[in-house]
Amino acid sequence: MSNQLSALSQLPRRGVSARQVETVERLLAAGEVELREVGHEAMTMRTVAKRADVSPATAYTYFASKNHLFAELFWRALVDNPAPAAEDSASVVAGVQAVTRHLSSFLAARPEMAAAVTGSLLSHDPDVERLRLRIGAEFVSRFSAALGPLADDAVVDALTLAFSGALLQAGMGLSTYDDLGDRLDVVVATILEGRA
Amino acid sequence: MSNQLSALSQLPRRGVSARQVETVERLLAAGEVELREVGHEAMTMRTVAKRADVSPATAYTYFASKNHLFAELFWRALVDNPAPAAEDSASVVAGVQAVTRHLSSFLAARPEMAAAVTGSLLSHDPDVERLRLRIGAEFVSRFSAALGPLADDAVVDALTLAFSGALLQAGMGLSTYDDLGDRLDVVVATILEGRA
DNA sequence: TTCTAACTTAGACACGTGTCCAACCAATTG
DNA sequence: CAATTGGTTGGACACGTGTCTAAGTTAGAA
Repeated sequence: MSNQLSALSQLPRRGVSARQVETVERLLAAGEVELREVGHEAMTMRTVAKRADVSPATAYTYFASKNHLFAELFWRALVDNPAPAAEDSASVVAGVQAVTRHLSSFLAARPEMAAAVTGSLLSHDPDVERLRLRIGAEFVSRFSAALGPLADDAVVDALTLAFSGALLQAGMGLSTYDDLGDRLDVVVATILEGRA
Repeated sequence: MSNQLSALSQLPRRGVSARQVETVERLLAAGEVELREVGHEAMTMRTVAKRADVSPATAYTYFASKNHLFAELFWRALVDNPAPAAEDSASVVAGVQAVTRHLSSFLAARPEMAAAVTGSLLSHDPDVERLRLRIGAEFVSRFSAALGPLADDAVVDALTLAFSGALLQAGMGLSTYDDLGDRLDVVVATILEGRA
């Protein structure tokens, strides 16, 4: 597990040929479709490779594991969907809620991917590790930005934990991804109460 | 996956012979040891069965999956470690913190089991499902009890999500299980601020 | 056009999960 | 003591993961 190049994701990368980029792109696209169509339970690396018209061996050249592929897919989707601008919100609370709402509907729009990544982030693969850190940092940064000068460590931490918890609970099926928005609105208000 | 008796865990159960109980107990004990000694990555159902002096086939008679075994193990450990009595705390905040501290050290005392269960709770096995609901309810009930009359839905929800998030983050390795106690103290205080 | 370095591939492998079933004990029960 | 019932077992099976290697391909350089 994990030793190939696989430093994708900061893709303009020395030593990666156009052909390789093409291959990786095809794999990612295939993974996304597969995830949507058959779900992460049924999807296999072999299926993805086939859909991308690539051999399984090649797929494993670029992705150290299924979890790595999931994480990469999620990371890309996440950066493709940046948070709404903080200035557009009437209050700090509303701004943070805009972030959680945005993330919630982001997840709700791709429940299979969300479920897949939640599990995969628990993997101890070094390739997953890197992405996990980036993803975590991205959440923190969105909350910090929305909080602006109010971005107290404790508050950011509380929000991050609550959001992680929401992700976990939805992954477990205790909440639907669609319910996350409303639920987090209340939680955000509760956490920020008397502060904004 | 999943169709056997396996309604363990409410064990005084009609139709389960003493011999079966003995078998299950041995499997659970073996699972606990195995988890502690080799970790959930390396542990296999076969190893557990061997350690319990039972055939793999028998192990699968009582546990529908590895995840089911993990969940059952965690559930039992959890109920064996009830929350500290609410009356022993000076304030509501302190009471809730006592609960999170207690849970944190509970997890820290068995990090491998904690990591294992976090992953396994994401499984869609019906056998896991039941345990997941029970475990979730147990957390909620501990927080509600500590909050007493202050047990507002939003607050309980915020606490539960934050705790789930802590579990997830520790499972990911973003936090150590040992850090959870301190981290949650701050988060609890933040959530309850101006309320207690 | 031919050489060469980079990329891809088939296919086999070791290993874990979870399923199945016929054979096989072991304790009752008659 | 002999049936019968209920629990256990070996062993094979289908399937997925991830690894490896020797043999293709493909482009671009000479």
